[in-house]
Amino acid sequence: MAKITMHDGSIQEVAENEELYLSTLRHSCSHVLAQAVKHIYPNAKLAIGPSIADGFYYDIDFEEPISEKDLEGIENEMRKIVKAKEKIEYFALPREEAVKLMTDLEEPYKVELINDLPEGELISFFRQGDFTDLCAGPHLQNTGEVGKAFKLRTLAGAYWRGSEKNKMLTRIYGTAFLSKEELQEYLDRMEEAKKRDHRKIGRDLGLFMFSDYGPGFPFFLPNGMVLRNTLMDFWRKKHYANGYVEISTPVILNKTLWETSGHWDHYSENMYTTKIDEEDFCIKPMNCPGSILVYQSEPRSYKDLPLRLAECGLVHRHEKRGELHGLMRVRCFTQDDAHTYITPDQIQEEVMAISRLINEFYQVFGFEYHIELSTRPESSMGSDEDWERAESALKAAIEAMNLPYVINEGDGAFYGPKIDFHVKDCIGRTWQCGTIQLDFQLPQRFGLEYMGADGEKHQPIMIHRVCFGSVERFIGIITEHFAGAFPTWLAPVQIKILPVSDKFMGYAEEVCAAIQKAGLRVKLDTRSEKLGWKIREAQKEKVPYMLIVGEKDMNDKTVSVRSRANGDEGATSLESFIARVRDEVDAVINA
RNA sequence: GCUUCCGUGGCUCAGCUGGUAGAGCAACGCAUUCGUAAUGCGUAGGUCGCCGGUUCGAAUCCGGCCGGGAGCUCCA
Repeated sequence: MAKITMHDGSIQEVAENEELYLSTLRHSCSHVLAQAVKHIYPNAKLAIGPSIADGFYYDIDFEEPISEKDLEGIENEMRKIVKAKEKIEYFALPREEAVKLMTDLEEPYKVELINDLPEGELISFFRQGDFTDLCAGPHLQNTGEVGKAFKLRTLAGAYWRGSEKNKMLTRIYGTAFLSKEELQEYLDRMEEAKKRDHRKIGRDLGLFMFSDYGPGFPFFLPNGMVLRNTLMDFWRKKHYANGYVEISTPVILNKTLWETSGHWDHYSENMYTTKIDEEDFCIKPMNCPGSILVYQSEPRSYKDLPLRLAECGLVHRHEKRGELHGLMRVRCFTQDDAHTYITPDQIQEEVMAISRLINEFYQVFGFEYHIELSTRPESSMGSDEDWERAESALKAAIEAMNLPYVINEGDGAFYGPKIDFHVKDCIGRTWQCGTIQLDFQLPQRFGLEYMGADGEKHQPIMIHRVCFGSVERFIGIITEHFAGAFPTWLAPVQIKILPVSDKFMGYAEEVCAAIQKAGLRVKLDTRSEKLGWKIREAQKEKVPYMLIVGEKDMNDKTVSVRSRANGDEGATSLESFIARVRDEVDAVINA
């Protein structure tokens, strides 16, 4: 057991394997960091330094810019402080004295923090040697307990109190563990994540590229296109089977449409515009107005509802340069969108049907996921009653399905509340993909209506929803999830034929033709390389199956299978191999 | 957009304090005809992101722009 000092100065015993102990260690580490910084840069102004998921950081306002090279010096100073085993002491002061202390120490950010703390309570501080910091703890008993397994990792900018309007401070990130082994394990994991980076795999496997002529605008290469089309074929099949019809609407439409929809008021900063014959047009950032025009193209009856209009539409959004990131954040992407038009009493059933469809999608990729419900944001349109109605309808649907969820207050779209689906990839990161958004506003703005059974006109409710979210981003996510080793049904090349030598090229060609005829994606390695080399390359290309054909195979009319997963599997007849792979693929796409 | 770092042949990188560029892999050619993760030899390939400045001279120093990375903010 180890001792830690809590917010009120009390001492608590915790086991060293407890989460609380590790986070306390990291927190104390951030103070050692701050102390080291003050030793080297006495005029640096401290902001805040919490512990985080995998380490700690401290936001500091430096007079002179510092660079990553300076981290080494700071880290050395930290090690001195740890070695000194300074006692970490708790004390608390009334507000006025707390403000005076931090004013005397010339820490303006700390003064601001104190002034924002609730009235009446004593303000807690921790002191270690020559360093005193405003802090809620908890902390270790002395700086020696921080140990040796910490490392400063990187330098970054961060806004004071997280607001773009405030000054940017320098954030120093570090990570700390209980043992050097765990630290090394962590660093290795980081290295592994880097290897999975979809930008690297995308280039290595020829999936996609970017050009300086269009930052943030992705190009799909032949292999990436196979992946993408396979994904979309699957998507279409599922949607057609679930009562969706598909439409396609223009990328450029008159600005007045976007004024009616409200996008111009709420979203124009992100919209690309163009002039045609002196009139203003917008490049669509969303598909909904187009869908609405299709809805309006003919009179609708309650018998037509739910009307499910799907559109894999290419949208363009002007994202700020620094926000671009491979396929994960781009300036033009395809939403696997659908807008369903329903009567008010169909909300729950339709939301549940969509949730089931989304669930089906994620299971295919082996994604776990969780749900978040987002409520009315500050900048939004519509009446309180409509929002109230929409939010409770979504809640009712989630609860009826018994799905656990968390609520994000004020995180909804400007036209309505939403449910977001966050998938978890195989190294534990989560990504928002699917979303279901209820919308009373657009039907009202566009005056949508349907003829009810009562012979009266009624206003439909609109649901915006996606399964993949952005097709581009989803491809990025699955690329990292599978580390480029896509399951057979998705792999750009499913089978690669490797002749042992040129002498067997004729037979290899026969095998290749037969596989192609069976509708599988096959490639023949025609180079005069040694077998080991061909295998090495095919393995690097992450091809699920390699077929080695040599003299034995030619004589026996067999193929020698080497799978990505199991290695050498021995010889088998061509027919049975084809049947096996066909079954494997069909199991997914015909499910 | 903000902070910071970076930009050398297709890829990964070397090039110290300024004297007009190198390596490995890939590519191409020749030889090799090979049974489960690297056969040998050879050839070609770069106005060192772009523009301007300092200098007798710049990949190297300075400024601007473009592009990229890590964060922040924003977000699918």
